Amino acid sequence: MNNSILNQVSLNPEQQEAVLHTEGPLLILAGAGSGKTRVLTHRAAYLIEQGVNPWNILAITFTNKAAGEMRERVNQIVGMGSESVWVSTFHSTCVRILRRFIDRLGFDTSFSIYDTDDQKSVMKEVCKKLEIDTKVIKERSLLAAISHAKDELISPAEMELDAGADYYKQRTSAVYKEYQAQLRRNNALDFDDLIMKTVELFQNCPEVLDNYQERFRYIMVDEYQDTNTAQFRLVSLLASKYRNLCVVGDDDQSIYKFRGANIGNILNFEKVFPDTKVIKLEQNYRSTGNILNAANDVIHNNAGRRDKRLWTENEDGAPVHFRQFQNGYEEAEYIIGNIRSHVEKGEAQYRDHAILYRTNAQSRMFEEKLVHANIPYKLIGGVNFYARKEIKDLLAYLKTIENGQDELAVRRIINVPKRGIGATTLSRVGDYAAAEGISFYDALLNAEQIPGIGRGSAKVLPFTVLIQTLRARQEHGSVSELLEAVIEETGYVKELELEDTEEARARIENIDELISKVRDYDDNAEEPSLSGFLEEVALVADIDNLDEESNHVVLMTLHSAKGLEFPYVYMAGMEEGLFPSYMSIMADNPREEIEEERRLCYVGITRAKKELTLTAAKQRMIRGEIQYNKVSRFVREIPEECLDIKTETPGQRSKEEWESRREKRREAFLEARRNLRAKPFETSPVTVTKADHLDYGVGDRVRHLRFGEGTVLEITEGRKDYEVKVEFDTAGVKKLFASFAKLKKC
DNA sequence: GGTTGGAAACTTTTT
DNA sequence: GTTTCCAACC
Repeated sequence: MNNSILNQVSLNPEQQEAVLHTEGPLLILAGAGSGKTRVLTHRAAYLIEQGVNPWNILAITFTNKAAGEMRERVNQIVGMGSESVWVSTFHSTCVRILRRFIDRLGFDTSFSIYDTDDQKSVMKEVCKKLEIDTKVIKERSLLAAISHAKDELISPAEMELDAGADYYKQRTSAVYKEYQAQLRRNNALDFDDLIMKTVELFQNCPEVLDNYQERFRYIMVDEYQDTNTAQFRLVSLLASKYRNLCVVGDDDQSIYKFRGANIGNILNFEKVFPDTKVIKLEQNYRSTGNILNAANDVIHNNAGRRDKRLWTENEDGAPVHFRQFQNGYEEAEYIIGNIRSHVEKGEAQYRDHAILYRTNAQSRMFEEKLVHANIPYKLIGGVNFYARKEIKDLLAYLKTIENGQDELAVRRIINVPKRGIGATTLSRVGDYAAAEGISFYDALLNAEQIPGIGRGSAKVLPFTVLIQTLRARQEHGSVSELLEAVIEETGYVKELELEDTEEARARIENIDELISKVRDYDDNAEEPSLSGFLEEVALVADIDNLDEESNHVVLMTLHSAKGLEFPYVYMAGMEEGLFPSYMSIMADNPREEIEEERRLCYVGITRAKKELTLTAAKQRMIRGEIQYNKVSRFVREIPEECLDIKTETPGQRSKEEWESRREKRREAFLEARRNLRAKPFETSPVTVTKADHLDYGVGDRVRHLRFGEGTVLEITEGRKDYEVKVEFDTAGVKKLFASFAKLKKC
């Protein structure tokens, strides 16, 4: 074992033990900052070193970002063969499996994936059909009930059985049943279905399960504390043959109960797998002593947890700061000023700072101040790029081309741009489709035969012709060519250009952004395909776009911050009613809910490496109303000896001054949002940075992260970027954008 | 069939 | 304070 991977790196005894324990179930209880990713990646490397085929290793994470990072690190340590290790999220893994085998469950393999908006639209239909007054029972709560059922692998039939005589439950199960029927008709799955259907597939088709059990002989699951029952079942099924299941988690960082995470999965792991080896990683390498003490003392107030206490060899560092302000405005001003002074003094860069808050709504004030101070920032969360109207419209065209059964997509675009097709025509078509037992789109193809449609059929024809033409085009050609054809043929952008408003221009810029995303996909995906692109789009989270390289302050919710670390962390809005949230205090089971909030607080505190600042405001505007909040209980749970407390005195300002500031703030915010709209992935300088020169030329040998080595055939200088044509030794000839491809001369 | 203005609802967190 | 929805108009 002399040349072993183990001798090349320094791992502490527990970490080493975890790496070495390759056979049988393994539970790693990894405290915050204890180097769990390091353990996982080295474990993968060690497995391969021991002769395990990389192809037989599966590593599951929760976000694409985490998967990407793990992939990169495994590549670094392992080198050859590392690309066959399957590193992916739960959802992507399931999609890949379902794309191959879902026909066995009666779906078509070109199924669509519905996002929250789509789910809502379906639910609206369902409620209309079942005559449910959505003012009495909200779509949202029905969807929540269904989602929860799916997390627990409860089918509509089971829910119905369980309902007994309870009218409300009966109603819910009827809605669930109809909702599933509609999804089925659209050949669509929602997020939760992705997991549940895969479990169903494995349970119904032993040969498919066996296939994947053979493939994934070694399984690792990251952030195990956040798995729900369905995900647990999925993993158990896969691991049941070889039993080489390694899960890593921290019960103190379980913050997704609302999304169905079952903390029992981690607390009872040893009961389900009796011969489990348990390893605790309690040494923290991330934070200062003071920060760690604060975290330890806060979390100690929770009752339902495995006992542990993180320790560190790091210095105590600065005390944790607590600042209370008159209002949210002064709070933001202080934080931004603090960040600026760090940067001006040369102590840190913008990207070393993160502002964390409980709710997305709190981001606004910080955005205003950051724009005003001309500080680059990146906002994570809020409205997803792919949820914007213009993007959803164009994607609906692509979905229609890919999956003609997706009625939601067809309905969305049939009259966009305007084709004079209205509600009457649509409902006739819908009736006809139902009567004939065919899909909505197939009914459109037979428009002239539909009774009572009149002139409508003439208006439908150009639409179906368009789709058929585009479908024919899809057969050969890239996804970007297809998207450009859609834009061209529909005149979507042309129409926006004619509008000539600020908003329309922003939309066009978003569409440009979409085009470059598609090109990037065409260039970098292993096997680019329309369904592959749609899937990537459906499964991205905003956090996946956080790029550590670019230099900006990061704004996000405490939830999004899990798994990240920053030298300077600000936790804003440390107030009773905000954090812990009003909802948790008022819940039926406040103790449990507040414990979850406390875990969230623990996650926030442990993100900080060097300095942690907590802030609160005495009065805060919430939904247009001023609230007066007490300081959060979590602040008081931090030991005094590592806390430095200051209450800022209110600044003396006249009423007029406030009024004029208000105006300025409004303007600043509107501008910020314009910028955000224009460049959804980066608020500051530019989206694509065209290098002023490339350090390779035609004929040079270059290396690409995924495609390996190759020879440069051609370099074309474009408006925004260089386009490089490379002949790869193994992957063939590819056209790549220089800024995306990050080619290295070798 | 499309546009517009005013009322209602909304905020906990997300793959 | 902001977004979404729907009714009344064109």
